[in-house]
Amino acid sequence: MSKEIDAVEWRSVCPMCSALDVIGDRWSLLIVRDLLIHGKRTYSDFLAFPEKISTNILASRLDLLTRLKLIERINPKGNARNNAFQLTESGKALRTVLEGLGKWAHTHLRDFHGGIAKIS
Amino acid sequence: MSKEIDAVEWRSVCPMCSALDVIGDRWSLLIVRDLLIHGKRTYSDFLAFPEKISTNILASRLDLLTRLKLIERINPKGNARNNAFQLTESGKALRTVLEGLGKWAHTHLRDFHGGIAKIS
DNA sequence: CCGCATCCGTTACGATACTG
DNA sequence: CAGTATCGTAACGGATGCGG
Repeated sequence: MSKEIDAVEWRSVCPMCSALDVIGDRWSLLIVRDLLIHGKRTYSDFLAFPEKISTNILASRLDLLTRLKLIERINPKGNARNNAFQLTESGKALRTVLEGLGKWAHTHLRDFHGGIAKIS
Repeated sequence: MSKEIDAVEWRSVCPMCSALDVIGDRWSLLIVRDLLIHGKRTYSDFLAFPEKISTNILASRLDLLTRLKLIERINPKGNARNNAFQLTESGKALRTVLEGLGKWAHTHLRDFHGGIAKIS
């Protein structure tokens, strides 16, 4: 049976809010982060996150990010096995935002976080 | 009975991930957005969001953001009534991130969003 | 094995009613 | 006005199954 996942529901016309409608969750940007660092990643690469994403969440995020064209399969027609994902131009455009977030956390979350690491 | 809200649970030592542990949800950054624009806002100002945040979510976010020192009450010892919030330095430091997010959405989410508006 | 989908218990969210 | 209590719903998270 074909999976039918609903479209994103936009809460308002504010672009910032629309960004949060899409990537305002705890996992989507971590997937983008990994792709920014490594260029391409497979399903099992993502599963090896130190943050331990579960399989159903990963699958749904990959699907959503694909439909929004932030990521894409490297070999769209190929077999799913060992097929990797990479960022589209839209996904790559998140680099400065992600870097800004990381720097912000590194500077301003220090006092609340015992073992915060260097910026990766 | 006194409200006891747990601390943030940090998934990893990655700063970017820690940022998402804190503001990786659909509402926190919208509160920051409003404070960046208006300087200070009351509880009812936030409730007037076009995105329609509900009262319990708003209260819990304001509490969390306060404990993380991203926002603070203007008159900490005063009565709650008509008491407004403003950003701390940590909160203000999110401006560039927020602006980046807005620009990104405006550019890359156009095709998926019927009525996306100008950058506010 | 790898890439998911499914089941299921738990947690977060969201709408609404209510209190000081 | 500024929250809190309640409760139904949706999302999450872990375990497991299953096709290729």
